[in-house]
Amino acid sequence: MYQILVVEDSVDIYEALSAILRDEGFGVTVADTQKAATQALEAPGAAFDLALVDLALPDGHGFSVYHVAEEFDVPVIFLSANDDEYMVSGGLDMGAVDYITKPYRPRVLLSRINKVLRDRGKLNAEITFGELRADTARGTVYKNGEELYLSRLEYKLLLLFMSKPGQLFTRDALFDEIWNITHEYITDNTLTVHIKRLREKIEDDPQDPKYIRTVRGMGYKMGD
Amino acid sequence: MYQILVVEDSVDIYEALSAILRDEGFGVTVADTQKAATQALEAPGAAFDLALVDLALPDGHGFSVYHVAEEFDVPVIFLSANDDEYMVSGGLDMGAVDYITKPYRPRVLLSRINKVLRDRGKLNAEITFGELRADTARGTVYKNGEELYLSRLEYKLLLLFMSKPGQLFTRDALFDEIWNITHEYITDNTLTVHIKRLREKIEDDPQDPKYIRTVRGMGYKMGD
DNA sequence: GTCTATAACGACAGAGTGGTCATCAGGATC
DNA sequence: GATCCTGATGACCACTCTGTCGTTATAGAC
Repeated sequence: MYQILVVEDSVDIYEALSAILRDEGFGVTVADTQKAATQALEAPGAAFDLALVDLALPDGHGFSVYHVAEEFDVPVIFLSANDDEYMVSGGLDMGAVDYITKPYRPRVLLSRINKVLRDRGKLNAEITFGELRADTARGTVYKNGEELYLSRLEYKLLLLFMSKPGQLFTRDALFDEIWNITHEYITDNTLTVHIKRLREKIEDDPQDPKYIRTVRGMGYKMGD
Repeated sequence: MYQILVVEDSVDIYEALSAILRDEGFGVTVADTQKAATQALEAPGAAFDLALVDLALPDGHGFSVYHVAEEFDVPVIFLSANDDEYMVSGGLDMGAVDYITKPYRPRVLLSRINKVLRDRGKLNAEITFGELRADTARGTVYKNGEELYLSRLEYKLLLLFMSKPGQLFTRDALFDEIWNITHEYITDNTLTVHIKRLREKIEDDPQDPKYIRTVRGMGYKMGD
């Protein structure tokens, strides 16, 4: 469940917002001052996926909350009654992921929130499939949280499969992608052997693979 | 230079847009119909970084241009006089990166464009530093376009340095990140040797490193 | 310039990696 | 069910990678 921090001082507004967000299945925390927002972000165990920040706060400018959120790698969407273009562009240039001016419609708000959450997944460069998780920013793959020790070639192979789950990769396609040469200078069986080795590291039962499936006469693919 | 495709039928508007964008240093191509837009996107050698698409086109709905742009991996910002919330949220849910309603102010438009271009770099998961380019989606590093053959450990080390250029990494920090254990079970010199080996692969002159700099008594960092 | 702590280097060994072969297993087709 | 073909397997070898040692070079302080 995604956790959203709402920083807004108007009771009417934050109650309306909370209702909308909770209805969508988000977890909501409300902070009505800049100070409360900072505390919420800094609280041990806090893990917000997004902060909605009103620019007009009783104890200061909402921009300053942004800097705290940034430290904790929490993306920020600014809310404001003020649609002055300098404010909007200032907020965006600062690094805010979006900027919504009041009055905002629930549907638009939710769309923008979902977009941020989608993108964030990509930004973090984490690809998951079943029990597997590839952290491409670190070049590490985990299975059930435990690091897998993959060789360079195995890592590339797996990343390719995970990046397009379900997509069929022909043998030739794999040769092109991994060895970036055409098939000729290398034995066909080499790929088969590497698939086998990769399976031994990632599959529960290499004889009955869940992840890398054989498509007889065609190639391989991730999942069904 | 970034290439932007403007899909807009009103002469007044696309001329104004072109002027604004060219002033900012963008390359601009204008298509005044959906058909022209498709042709532009499909043209051999075409490489647009962004498409600004008006929803109201003489030969059809702008949403359909989106699907063509998607094939070529070109992000889309929709433009529309219509700020009906269903249109906005429909466009965003579809996958458009943003949605701007007329009348738009140049400053806001440019901020949103810059944001898209910034994000796109991250989405592509390419980190560059000097002549080095890491394609984290493929797990490959290039120097001047030529692939470097890095070992698993060297890849991780380099990725770490490139992800935070200029940031100092102490020896302990590197041990934590790469070996994720604390320093004790491994010789201090091991890191030094790996740095040396990495330098031999990425530096023009390993004796006078441009990329991985030694900060005596402190650690290492990327660049100055 | 001398001294000292820190980093770099060359070399070594054991483990891991990558490519190949010969052989085996199991779908598919008849 | 016999046959054929594709993919899986185990074994092998050259080569690379990784951690360590002993030694040398060098920056910075005095």
